[in-house]
Amino acid sequence: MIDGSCETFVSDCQVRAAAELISHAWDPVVLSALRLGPTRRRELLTRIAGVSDKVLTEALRRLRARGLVLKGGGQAGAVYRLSPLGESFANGPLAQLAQWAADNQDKLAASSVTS
Amino acid sequence: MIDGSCETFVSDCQVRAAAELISHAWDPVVLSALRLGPTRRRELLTRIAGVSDKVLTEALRRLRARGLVLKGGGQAGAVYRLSPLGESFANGPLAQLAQWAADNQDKLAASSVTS
DNA sequence: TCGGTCGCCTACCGGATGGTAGGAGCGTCG
DNA sequence: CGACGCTCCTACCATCCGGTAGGCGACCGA
Repeated sequence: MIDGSCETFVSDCQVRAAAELISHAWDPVVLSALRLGPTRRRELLTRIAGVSDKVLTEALRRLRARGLVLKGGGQAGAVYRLSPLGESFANGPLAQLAQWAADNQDKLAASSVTS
Repeated sequence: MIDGSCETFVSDCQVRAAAELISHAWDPVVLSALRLGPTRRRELLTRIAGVSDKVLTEALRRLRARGLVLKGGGQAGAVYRLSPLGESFANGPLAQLAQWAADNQDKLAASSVTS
């Protein structure tokens, strides 16, 4: 990913921008967890199985930097919630992506790579 | 990402499965490039700006292993094209993701992270 | 006041990912 | 036949991501 050159073909730039939104594997999981409503950080740690303290912190930082997640409360009772932008992403493309994965998960593992 | 435990909340598993589909940043770009029709490997290298030989090979291998991309031709004139599964992914969730990124790209970079 | 919990940060390490360079095998064209 | 192009593989290396461990300050209930 050298630069943002988009002269190659239509929508290349959009695809790359979209890819960057979710290239960090934990970000969509965190976003999905936040769809249930404003959540305290501690609650996220238990709700998202297998996530570590550091990874959650970094995911939240990234999502906040992109304006997808808002933070309320100070040091003690920090509460995270989706911004309007984050909601439109989580309920739109992300939900459809998850839906597609759910509908086609049986066809994915099959792979045979004949040739 | 320790294992596939899905007991935490609804659609967690789907979100993670979807995340794995696109966690490799180049895969969606390659898929998007293949939406234009069957393409020779050499053509992909020039069409996708900034991709290296090795990365394209690995992306194509992953996509083939998941059944999203099919390969025609042998050593010399290899031609890659989307499988029906790959088409349904590229024209569905992936296209919507790119569309969302295009619609909201002006709101994304703004970030301020006040608190 | 004193633990205990919580948010957040740092340092380190192993594995994965991506870039570069070089080469082997195969086909095509002069 | 010989040169060239294309596919694909193998190193090697830089960088990044995620996991673990430990620590600091803030808050809260006893």
